[in-house]
This record gives sequence, C-alpha cells and structure tokens, in this order.
Amino acid sequence: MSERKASGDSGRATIRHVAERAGVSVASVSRVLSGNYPVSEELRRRVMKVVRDLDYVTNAHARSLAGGGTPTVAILINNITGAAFTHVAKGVEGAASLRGWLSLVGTTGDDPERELALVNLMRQQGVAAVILLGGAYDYEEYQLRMARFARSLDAAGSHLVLVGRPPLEGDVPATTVDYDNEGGAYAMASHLLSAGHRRVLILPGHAELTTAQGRLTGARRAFEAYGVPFDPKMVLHGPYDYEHGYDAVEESLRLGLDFTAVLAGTDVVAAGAMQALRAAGLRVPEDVSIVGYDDIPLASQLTPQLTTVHVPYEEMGRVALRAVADRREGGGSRRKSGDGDHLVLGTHVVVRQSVQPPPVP
Amino acid sequence: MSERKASGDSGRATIRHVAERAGVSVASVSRVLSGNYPVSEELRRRVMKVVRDLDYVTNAHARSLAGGGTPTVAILINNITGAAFTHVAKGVEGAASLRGWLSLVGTTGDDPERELALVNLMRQQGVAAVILLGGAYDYEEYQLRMARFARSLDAAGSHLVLVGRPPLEGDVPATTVDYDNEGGAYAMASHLLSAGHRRVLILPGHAELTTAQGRLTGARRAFEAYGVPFDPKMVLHGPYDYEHGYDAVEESLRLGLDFTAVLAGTDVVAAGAMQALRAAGLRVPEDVSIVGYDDIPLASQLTPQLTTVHVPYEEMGRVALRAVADRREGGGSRRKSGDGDHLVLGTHVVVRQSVQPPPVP
DNA sequence: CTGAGGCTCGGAAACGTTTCAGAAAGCGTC
DNA sequence: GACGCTTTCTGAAACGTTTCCGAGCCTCAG
Repeated sequence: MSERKASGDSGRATIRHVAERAGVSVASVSRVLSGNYPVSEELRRRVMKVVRDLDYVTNAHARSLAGGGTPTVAILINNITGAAFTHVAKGVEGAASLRGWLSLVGTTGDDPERELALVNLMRQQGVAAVILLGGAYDYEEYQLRMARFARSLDAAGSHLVLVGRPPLEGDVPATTVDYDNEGGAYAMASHLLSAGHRRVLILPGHAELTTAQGRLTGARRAFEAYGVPFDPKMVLHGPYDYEHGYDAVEESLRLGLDFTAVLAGTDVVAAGAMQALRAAGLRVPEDVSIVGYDDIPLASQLTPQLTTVHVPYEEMGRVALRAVADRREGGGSRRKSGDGDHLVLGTHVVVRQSVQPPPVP
Repeated sequence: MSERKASGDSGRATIRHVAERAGVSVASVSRVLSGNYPVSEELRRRVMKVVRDLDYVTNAHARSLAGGGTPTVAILINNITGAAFTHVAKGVEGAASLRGWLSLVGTTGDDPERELALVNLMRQQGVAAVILLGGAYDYEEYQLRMARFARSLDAAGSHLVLVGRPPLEGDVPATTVDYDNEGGAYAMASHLLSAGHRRVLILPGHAELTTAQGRLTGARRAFEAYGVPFDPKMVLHGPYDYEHGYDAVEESLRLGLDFTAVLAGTDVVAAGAMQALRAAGLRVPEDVSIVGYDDIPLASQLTPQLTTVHVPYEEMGRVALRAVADRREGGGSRRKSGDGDHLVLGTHVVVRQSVQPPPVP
C-alpha cells in the first residue's frame, strides 16, 4: 500500500468520501449499500450516483471487522493438477457461489508444514470452514493431526470438513464427507471375478494411504466371497500416477507373474498399466482385462474405454458445503455443538469396454 | 458470527485479552507478534506464553485494515477441471507461497457476469493483483472489457494480469503474460509438412477464441512457407474438448474428406480425434498422423504418445507472479505507472510417436 | 391544535489491529 | 550531579465499515 497522494484523489475512495460528496451521513451510505435498512428513494439515487462516479467499492476487510462480510470457505487440496479432487473443488465452488459465498483454494503439495501454515492462515482469515481434500497417510498421526486442526478451528469459530478421508475418532468437532471406498472396490473386484478372472494384479496405491488400504480391503473381501485364494505377491503398492501403473505392469511382466486382469487403484494408474501391457504386445481386453477407480473423464477417453468405479466427487463437494451452511444456519438450535457428522456417499461400477472373460489357455 | 457468551471465554481471543493476561500493553503484543520492532527477551517470552495458552491468532481483517496484512493475489480461471491452465495456477501458487503471499482461486465458468462479480469481489478484498487465465472470445469486446477491469483495479491500488491472452491495446494499466502461440502452431504445422503431409485436417478450436485464431494463423503461415495450398474446407472449428475432436473426425470421415494428418488445437482434442480414427479402423500414425498442442501429461500417456507443442504453463504462472511482485516492490522508482508490460514465453515442438510420413497410396 | 407513533436520517461507538508520538528508565559524558 | 541519548514500553489515534440510539419531521387521530 504505497502512498501516492500526488494527483488529486489519492488512494481508493472510502465510504466517507461518498458521504461527503453526496451530502449525507456515512451511516446512510452504508444503509443504501448494504440494503439492510429502508431508505428513501431520493437518498438511494443520490448515493448511488456518487458511488458510480467515484467507482467506489466497499472494503471487505473493514466490513468483516465491523460484523458484516461474505462467508468464505477455504478448500485445501494437495495438488490442483491431480484430476479427481479438482472436481470436489468445483462442487464446493459451485454450491458456494450459489449462496453468494466466497471460496478460496490453497495447495498443500502433500507437505504437512505447508498444510499447517495454510490452516492457520485460513483461521486468521476467519473462514466459515476449512475443507481438506484427499486421502490421508499414516492413520494414527492423521487422527491426532486432524483432531488438533478441528479443535483449533472450532475455537476460532470456524469448522473443519474432511472430504475423502476416514472419520475422526472420539469427540472431535469436524465433519467428514466420504464415499463408499471399500464397497466400490468390492464391487469392482467382484465384477472381475464374476467374469472368470482368478489371477489378478492389484495396484491399490501407496501402502500408507487410507484410500489405498480401503480399496485393497474391498478387493480382498470380494476374493473371499468368491472363494478365490488371495495372493499377496500379486499386490504392488505405489503412488497414484501413470508412471507407477506403467512400471508395475512392466516389472510384473518381467518377473513372469501370471495374471489375466489388472485391478488398478485409480484411472490414471490404469492408463499407465494399459500402456505397459500394450508395449509388451498384449491386447486389452482380449489378453488382459483392466479396471480403474474414480471415473474421471480420462476413463471414457482411453481405448478401450475403461470400466471403473464411479465416485461422485462433485456431489461430495456440494454436500460438504451444504454441511457447513446447515451448521451455520442451524446456529443454536443445533444439537450439541462439538460433535461432528460423518456422511458417506455411494459408488457404483461403470461397465465399459476394458473387461472380458480371461482367454482360454 | 453468533454470540455465545455463555461459557467463560466466549468468541476468539483478541490481542487485548493477551495484553491483559500478560500484563502488558496492546502495542507491545502487536510488536512481539509482528516482529517489526525490537523487544526485550523478557517481554517476548511473557507474551508468547499467553499467546500459546490462549491459542491466539491475529485477525487478518483487522490487520489488513490497520495497514499490515499478507499480500494476496486472486487467480481467476474459467474451469478448474480443465487441464492446461491449472498448471498456471500451480505456478502462481508456488511462487506466491515462496514469498509468503496468499493466493485465492475463483472459477468463472466462462460466464461474463460471474467473471465481473469475481473481479469486483477481489477488488473489495484489496488483492495485490487479479490474474485472469485462459484465452478470450470476441477480440473487440475483450479489449473493452479488460480495459475496464484494468482501470478499475488500478484505481483500487490493485493490478490486472492476463495470462494466455493477447496484449491490450492503448495505454491500459495491465500486464499480459503469453506464450508464442502462433509460433508454436507454425512449428507444429511445419513438422507435419516436412514429414510429407499435404492434406491435413485442422481443428484449431472455437472460431471466436483468440487462441484458436492464433493457432490457425500459424498453421496457415506454415502452409504458405511450404508452398502448400491451404484448403479452408479442411478447417473445422469447435470447443477444446474430447468430444469435438471425436465428432469432427467422425464427420470428416463420413463426408469422405481426404486427409493424412490431423492438426489438433489441443492435446485433448487430439485424444478425441485419435479415438475416432481408431473407431473407423484407421491406425495412428501408420494411416493418419496426429499432433496436439499444450503438452499436458495426457499427451505422453496416449498410445501412441502424442507429438505436440510444449507450452510452459507453470512457468507462465511464476512469471505472472513475479511481474506483480516486481511492480509492487518497484513502487515509485518504477517507470511511469499506468503502462503495462507484455511478456511472451517461447514454445517448442515435442516430437513423440504420433507422426509418420503419409502412407504411399 | 396537540400529542402519539412512524419513518428517515445523523452521531458515535464498536470491530481488532498497527503505528506514531511520547514517557519512563537506564547509561555515559562533561 | 545534571543533561542528553538510547532503549523499551505505553496510550491513543488511525484504518473503513456496520449498527445502536436518538433526534427531527410528518401524519393522523383525538
């Protein structure tokens, strides 16, 4: 805010300038602009004219300080470039702007320190809620860390919402919005098994990631349900990216692992796997079937189109925002403040073209 | 901000609470926390202890009002889900957080009204700059609209930065950061032509979009340079999405258009085109070559890997933020304030596997 | 004609910081 | 021993709004 009082006006116009120039009180200008109180048509016209002339805009900070202010939610995402959770952000933003709320997006880059810094920053901003997106590593530490965040935000009159993460244990003031991760994996694996596959390569994701653990558990349950022995050697952990999918399949092929299908933890991983298969001269789905998870646009753009699990990401964003709004509206008539909600949305398998019964040997 | 003075504390702790409890003045607490002034070790310890005990955080709005405050930039993007420009956002955010700046992201959804509302909202917030991402439709109106934005923000002590958009005409206080769009298209088309292609289907994008116009112009210049007649019937306009790529190729095939290569306006369009080609039983690149533009991750994940034009999106974001920071630091010693900069970054062709000489008939 | 009751509007007190102008205290110097 | 200078801290004035409280005016009934 460098000062430059040189030429005439200097700085931006304040409500006082408007008041003076219109020959009315500051209070009246505020009344006209906020529209919270009745004003005579004459006054309104006079003020609005000056407002337009001076190109005046209300200072949001001053307004927030004085009581008014637009409710704002902060969305914290680990990587704005990663496909899946940007859809959640989109959902939140859409729902927010529908209510006239403002939403900010911050990127943590999977760095705990940056995450902490951002949460604190948002707390300073006095946001209505901080919405954290994406799976969590290290369950124990996750619980501790989130509990701290939740209490800290709660004390500041804000609220913590966790999307795509497991619920918090104990009496922690936070809301979690998740999807039926394990159920989706169960259904997806069942789809593969019912097509006749018995030897399937599983790429659930990073071993420490709660999402990956859930997907693996779901798959294992399906194997049990079908009475198919589960071979831990067929499980390869790794990050949710294209390279991992590619490398894992390449490596498996090199080791001579015997499989007729790939159960990928993510559509992007599936894309990498598909590429590796093809590079090795194998056809999808004739020689090897392959399925993904998430149902991002990429899934229907691959050749063959990918059979995958649909996750209602955008809807999750909308639900998250509604939870915040409800809580805020609810105010005192809310049930005992301090306890959180845990909302779970359903998933379902989207059958496309990447699965076929295994080839007869 | 519902009041709940019931149990003890009530609301969040203010600097006054800290001051009283530590037995010092409000000013001293502020000094300790901001670190702008020297303080005795004793005082610092005493204050910090209370700060921790009360879990106090400064109110960002009050701070901004009083003069301090974290510089903030607003990133406005039309679709957070679209791949290319999220990388710009990432670049801005990275550079911003490196300086301790804050960045917000807003989504316009290509809606002019929403764009206007967001710009005004950001102006209220007193952001250091508003960074608008993505190509523009309707050049004339674009110039008018942006000039208005620029002047409005400038008057409010903020600054407008346009990324991936053409420079503004006249003396408008804005900075534009662009890439050599036409040059990239020229190089890409040349690559195709030098491989021997003569009949190429061009999918530059939406006819009104400045980006698309530049890409088409670049391609046309290459045709001229190679002395190859340019056939307007081989140009199909449409949005930058997968469906357009698919539909355009399908339609062309159905009309019996004769071509040996596709010059897509975007990697995503190329992906759609590739799929349509394959659905028609044509092989890429043996029967038809295909190239994209943008070099998003998808490009190297397609089969075959896509030859495309690399655009330094993330770098553009960093450059945009640096421009804002420079201008702010520069302050008065800057050359005549009011005129803007226009920065252009280079592009280059990334050769991968999707181009081959045309088949001999 | 007078007094009660509505409408509008203005004055001024918040809101929670930062920072300027001084005051108190400690120290060296003449 | 007094004066002036640092050093460290405090009181109070901004910053730009919103909103409570009350004053003036008009209308209408008695």
